[in-house]
Amino acid sequence: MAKSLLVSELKQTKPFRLIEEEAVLNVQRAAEALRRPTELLMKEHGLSPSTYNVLRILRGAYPEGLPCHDISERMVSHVPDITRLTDRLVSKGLAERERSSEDRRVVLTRATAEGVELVGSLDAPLGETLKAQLSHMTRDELQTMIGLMEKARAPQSDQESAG
Amino acid sequence: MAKSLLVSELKQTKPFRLIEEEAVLNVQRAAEALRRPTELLMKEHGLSPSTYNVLRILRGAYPEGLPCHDISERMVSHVPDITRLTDRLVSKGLAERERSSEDRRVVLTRATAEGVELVGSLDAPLGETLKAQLSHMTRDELQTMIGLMEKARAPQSDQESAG
DNA sequence: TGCGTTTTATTGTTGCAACAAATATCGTGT
DNA sequence: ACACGATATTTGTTGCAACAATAAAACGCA
Repeated sequence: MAKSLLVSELKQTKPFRLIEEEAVLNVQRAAEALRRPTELLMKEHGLSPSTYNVLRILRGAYPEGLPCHDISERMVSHVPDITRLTDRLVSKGLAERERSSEDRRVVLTRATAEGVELVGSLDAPLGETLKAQLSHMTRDELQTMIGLMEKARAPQSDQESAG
Repeated sequence: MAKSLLVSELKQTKPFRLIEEEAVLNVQRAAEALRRPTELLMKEHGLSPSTYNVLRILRGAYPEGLPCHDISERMVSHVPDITRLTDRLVSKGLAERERSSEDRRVVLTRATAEGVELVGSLDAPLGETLKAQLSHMTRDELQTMIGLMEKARAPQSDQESAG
């Protein structure tokens, strides 16, 4: 078996003692590498990965709005501070807020037409970026990758109760 | 084929249009899930993932020190600001700095005995955490996972030149 | 020796993320 | 109506990350 890529990249003199460690670090590195190009694309349009994610979620509900809690649930990366995230969208005119009349505790955040348009204009370039990024991998490989990633994170809830 | 886990988790009503997107998001989510337990462990000892990573790199060179640039190269996640990262270690007494006599531009950062001891004390619990976290996966699956992650990030350099 | 270029590290600034505490509203039972 | 606990959001604070600008030293070369 060839020497692991990570071991060379990190200039380690010895292989990993635990394959689990090598696996986790590889996922971290891949996540970072895969995130970068998308992040740059978003940045060109004044969005961070988180704000883009929120805006996209809001498009899904458009023209209705969503409470903070629902937005939080749908985020790819869990962030506990939806208020300030949507603040930034509101200040850019990409979203607007309104207190619900049924339950005055909840605040509905709704994309503006401008917000929907912006996120729409990113669909195509984002798709191109993603496809180009993984163009060297077969459909089977991607499918396997997805399956393994799902499995890797699936039992996290067990972890909690065992701690 | 069963409905994708991510689609349910994100409460999406439609499947992903691009398998590449589903793959990238799954890697992001897995990375986050896998990072969490380790992060908590480090935090209990006053370390962030980054400062732990630096300390571990310094242990690899112990009792010698390393220049910032070398530390940066060996980091799992690339951070451009080694100075303030090592600052925190120095202020905790886990590392110390000294200007090189050969090249007075470079600053060697070296772990202290205390630093080496701390990182050593984390080896066992970290290993246990990692093993428990992935205990439901076979060695073959982990090996496949490693291979796919390496492949997924390998051609990132092509991306750059094509941009 | 002196000049310009490159390398190495540090600092300034800004913005974001994490966590905890506080505020407002709702539903329920009395 | 009132008190209580639960829920939804906001705010305060602290620390970290990203990026650009600066400073210091080395190197090459006339």
